[in-house]
Amino acid sequence: MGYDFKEIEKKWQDKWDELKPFAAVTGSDKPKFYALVEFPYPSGAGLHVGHPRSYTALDVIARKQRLSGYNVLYPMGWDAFGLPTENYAIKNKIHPEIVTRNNIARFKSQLKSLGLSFDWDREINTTDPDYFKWTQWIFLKLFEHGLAYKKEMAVNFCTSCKCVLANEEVVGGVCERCGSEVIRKTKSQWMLKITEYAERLLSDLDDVDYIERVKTQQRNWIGRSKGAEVDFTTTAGDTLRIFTTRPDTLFGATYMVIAPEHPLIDKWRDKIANFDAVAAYRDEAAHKSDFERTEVAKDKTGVKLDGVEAINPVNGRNIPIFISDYVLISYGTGAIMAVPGHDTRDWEFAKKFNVPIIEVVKGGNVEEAAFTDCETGIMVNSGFLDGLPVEEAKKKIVAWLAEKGIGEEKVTYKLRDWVFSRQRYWGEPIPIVHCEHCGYVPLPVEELPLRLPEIESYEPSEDGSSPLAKIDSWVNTTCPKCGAPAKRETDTMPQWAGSSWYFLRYCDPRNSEELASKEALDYGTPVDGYNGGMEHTTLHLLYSRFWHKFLYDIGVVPTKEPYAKRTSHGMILGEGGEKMSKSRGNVVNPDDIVNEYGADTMRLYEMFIGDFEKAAPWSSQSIKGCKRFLDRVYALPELLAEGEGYGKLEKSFNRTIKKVSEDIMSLKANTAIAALMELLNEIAAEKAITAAGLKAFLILLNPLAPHITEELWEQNGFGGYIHQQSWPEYDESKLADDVVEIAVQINGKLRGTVEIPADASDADAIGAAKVNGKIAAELEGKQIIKEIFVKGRLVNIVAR
RNA sequence: GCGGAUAUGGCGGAAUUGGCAGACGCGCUAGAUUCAGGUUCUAGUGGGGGCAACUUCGUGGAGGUUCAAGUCCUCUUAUCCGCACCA
Repeated sequence: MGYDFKEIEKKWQDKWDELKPFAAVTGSDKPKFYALVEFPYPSGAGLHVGHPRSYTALDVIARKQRLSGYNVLYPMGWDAFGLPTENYAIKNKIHPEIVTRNNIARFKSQLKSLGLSFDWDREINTTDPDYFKWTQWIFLKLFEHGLAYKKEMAVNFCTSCKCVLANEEVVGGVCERCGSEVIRKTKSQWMLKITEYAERLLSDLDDVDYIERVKTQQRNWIGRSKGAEVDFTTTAGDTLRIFTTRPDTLFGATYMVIAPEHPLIDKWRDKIANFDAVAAYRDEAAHKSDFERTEVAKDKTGVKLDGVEAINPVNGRNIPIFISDYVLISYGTGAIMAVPGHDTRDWEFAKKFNVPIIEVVKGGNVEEAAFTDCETGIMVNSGFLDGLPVEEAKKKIVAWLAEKGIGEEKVTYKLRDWVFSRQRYWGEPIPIVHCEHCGYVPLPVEELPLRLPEIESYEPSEDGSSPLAKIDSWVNTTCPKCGAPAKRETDTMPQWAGSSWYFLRYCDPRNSEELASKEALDYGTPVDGYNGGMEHTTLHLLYSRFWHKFLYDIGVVPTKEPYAKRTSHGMILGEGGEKMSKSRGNVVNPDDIVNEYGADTMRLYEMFIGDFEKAAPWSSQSIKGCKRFLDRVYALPELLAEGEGYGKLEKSFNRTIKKVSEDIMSLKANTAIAALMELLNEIAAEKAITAAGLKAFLILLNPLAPHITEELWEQNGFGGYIHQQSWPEYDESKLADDVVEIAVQINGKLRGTVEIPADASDADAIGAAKVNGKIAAELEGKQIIKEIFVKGRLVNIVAR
């Protein structure tokens, strides 16, 4: 057996190209459904088998929704700016634009070979000036609203890419992309104030349908902590402000710690007797990369400031001040009050530096270990807080601080502002001009897009500035405001920029007046189903939610949140269960699979491979089962027989329609396929299928295996195309059996089965069970204690 | 260290959410077709016992709740992922 999938798939892919049946209709009066998958970075390696898992899953939904009467938008595009292309360009002396074009061509033909129903008329590309014009426009709007600013700051600098990285791009102390060492460097950077949106990014998660682990990761990343800021006076006269989540333990604060970068250190230079030691420690900390700084986490280090002490406001006691790199300048106020009795880090430090430890919450043994349980516990050694439970003590001390004017309740976040500059060529130029008289001046909107200049070499310079800085003719310009000579910003935007709003552009991709028209956005947004990898949960997802909220605030988009629903697929692993990688040599190329088995088999297998959300190993054996199934489907018309409706399989068809409809929408195509396989087995056993049955079967299978079903539809002369048909409906009344087989248990153990009418009463069912020969024998001479009947399931008789 | 998830046959995985564990597929065994291999078809396939009807054990491990536990609770082990001195 077997069918000529090569010919059939080519035929239908050409047909779809010609007829464009999957184009979303502008101005349709049908209800809309917006299905979205993360657009790929068109790398030189071509499509990976992981890509189609996500794309097929949403393609199945998109096709099913079209058949169910929706005007479906299922678009695709290219997130094409970025380092690998640029590095390839540097190495091979080819313009990144050409590299990008070639890679896109390859990706596109690969995607087409899978029969994905993308609306190719809406294809977008982040490197297209007509697209990035609007990325730049959004940046100017952010700038106009004070959300983009320039800041001199220590940044992560990749020694190999010669490039500044966002915190999120540093993984385990090394560059996320190339794995090289990351050091700290001070540079003037464009920043975006995502922190201004922290609270909304957190609380609005309640209104969206994201899978729980995505929400959890976003919450952790935003990292909201409620506590208080408290002012400590010092013997130097200056006030030292700290942040704490445990203001209730203020009486237990026996020392202070400030970050090595804290500005007061320099101010106190003359008062610190051991300034040399302090400065040495500070230099040491500055030279450590973030990685080293966190790597030595176990052993606490620090230097005590001689000559300056702080005064604990609750009891007037003088307490020492240390500098230590376990306190981070970037979080809170860069200074803490240390309560060794009730904080593990403070406890370790106090033990090492012989600082007194005071117990202020009862319940542990602070000489043995810090007692950190803050839920329960009663305050001790804490003056006016004594005897209060922790929660009440917090309220009381905050009120006391407020009254004295030396502190207040405060919420802080781990989330930091977004470092938005890259010293690279292949990115969107930042449309800002620096004028000596006017400062940073935005380019007038009419001058957008600001294109990249043609250059000879794409290498960043050794000092870490962008290759654009070398192009004098581009850099030197005039100030849009005063006309004086001025210089262009030479940094470009990070790759995250173009992907932060792309889903909006799909609604109206060729608009040259706006990023998308109001009507298009009103109709198209929000995205109804967005699927992507877990690796984008904290970066892309958060950044695009931030931009969307900003665009909502300035009246550009109609919804607060961009994505109504977010799901995430598991990785496809190599045959042995490890990650697929070139170095392991276990990479499966989708082209090979399509060649050997066909796109429909490939699609079916990727959907059948397992739980969509979990990682699953590829199996070159298992895929054969999917091919066999399609071969059997291809032979199905041989069984065509006369008959009304679904013939003898009325019930099975109705059940399968229900199951497949539900499973597809909840991304459980694996069990939908299993249901179709079961139905096929039943048809085969019956050796007959009615015309209506064949039609329904093909439509149910169509979203999963579109080519073969189009072909069979046509071959059997069912009229029109299968993609024009309506999704079959099931009849609720035909789902249930008249007679059901239920289990009979005695003392919870299965002892037999009995057939009873589906609507049998308790008494009838139990009666039927008892007269069953085997059951009766078992019950012989026993006393019945309890009888349980679960409708349609079982009877359980408890007997002794 | 903190947070999250997962654990079911030889393998990938199902299980209406507390109700007949192992659907569906792979693999394997036997038979048929074939010169042979492949394909296809038929039957079987969690472990132990039995010729058999049947019986007993069984969802990482140990307890518990319940008429009934893969599913709920407590403890525990292993693996994966995320964050990592966040005061």
